[in-house]
Amino acid sequence: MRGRSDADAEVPTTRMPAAERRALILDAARDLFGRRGYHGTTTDQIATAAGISQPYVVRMFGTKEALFLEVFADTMATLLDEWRDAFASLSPEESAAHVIGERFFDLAAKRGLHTLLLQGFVSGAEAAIGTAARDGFLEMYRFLRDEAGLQDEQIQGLLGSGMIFAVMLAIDMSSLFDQDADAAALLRATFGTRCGQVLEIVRP
Amino acid sequence: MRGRSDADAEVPTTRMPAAERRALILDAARDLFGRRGYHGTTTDQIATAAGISQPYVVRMFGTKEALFLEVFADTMATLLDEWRDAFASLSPEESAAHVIGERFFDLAAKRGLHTLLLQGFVSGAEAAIGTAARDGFLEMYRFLRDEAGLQDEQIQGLLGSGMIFAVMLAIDMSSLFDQDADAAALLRATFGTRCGQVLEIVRP
DNA sequence: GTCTATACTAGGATAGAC
DNA sequence: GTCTATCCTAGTATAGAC
Repeated sequence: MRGRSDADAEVPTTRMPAAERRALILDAARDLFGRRGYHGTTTDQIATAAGISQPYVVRMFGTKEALFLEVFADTMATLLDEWRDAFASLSPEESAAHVIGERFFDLAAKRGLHTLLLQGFVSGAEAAIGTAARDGFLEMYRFLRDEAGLQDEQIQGLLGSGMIFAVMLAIDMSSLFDQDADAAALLRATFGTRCGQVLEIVRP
Repeated sequence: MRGRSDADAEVPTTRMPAAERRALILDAARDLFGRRGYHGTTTDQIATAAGISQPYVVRMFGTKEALFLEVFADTMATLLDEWRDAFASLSPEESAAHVIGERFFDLAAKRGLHTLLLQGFVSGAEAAIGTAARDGFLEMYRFLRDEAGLQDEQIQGLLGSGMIFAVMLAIDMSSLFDQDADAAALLRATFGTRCGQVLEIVRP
């Protein structure tokens, strides 16, 4: 036993380096913004999730909007990194479109990624977010077209199933999986062979 | 000339039958909710757009949520009606999937339809909206599968391009059409042969 | 690095008049 | 059928202490 009582062990408010705290906030923010959207999420919810006080969140990022923009940029960067990685480690007998699509689904493990991007897209009415959303979408498009060398049809297919995937997560269709046969069929069609895995990740 | 001064002509606050006013509010709400989302839209903005006072909006629908739910149900019903109509008037040499897809794009004329539905989908964290969103999505799926007799692949294709379409509207990608060649290419790929038409509708 | 206290505004909803 | 006045809560942001 050291000098402090063991109650200290789980005291939530621990001091930590700014960078680490920042990452914690960004994580919480991605999850919450992803679920409730930009306007539907409060800085206080994020603060609580990150284990700090509301003013400190604002202090670190300036404004809620700035925080959202950082989360969005961050998340888009993660997606593109993953895609680049998937494409780079492509074996000759695999199709680029397929591998990129699979990697997109795998990212369900990164909670909130898909829905956060979607929330960014539908918050385009906020001027700054709109700009980021258009830029981000164009980045995805350019990657698929120029770096991965896909045809427009493949791109549409990829983006399309990605969007459906994100919407399924956003509306929590998985919650109906074993109560509604149509929902199950739809989920199987959307998630494909990955259905089992995705359900496990999504329904804790 | 009748008894009243001609200034009356454009007085915004005219008495009108409840049903008519209701329709006016629903229209304004669809447009605004579609652009700014459920949380991002105020009952006051809707009231102003509909030419009445904020309390009266609440009076008519009870709560903002009830209003949103009504708009969502309404909009989903419109879509399904249009799809049924398109499918019913299908000529033998046309593909059902194609005609249904085209009808979906044509609905751009009904301002806010696509984005409103999308906003409903991403607001699934609100319990009541989530339920409506899942139900609505399943209705679409059942129509396409059971009534229109489409295969899962066709359904995914249709829903996918529909989602991309909606996202393009939500992020206002059209605003970059003649400033950014990539944006233009992306829009052409998304809107297909309808590109010109859609742009005219979307950019006033 | 992080908190408490607090200022201030926005926004949904209610009461009651006309 | 529609308004004005108003209540009340929630939520972002700031000031300043520790």
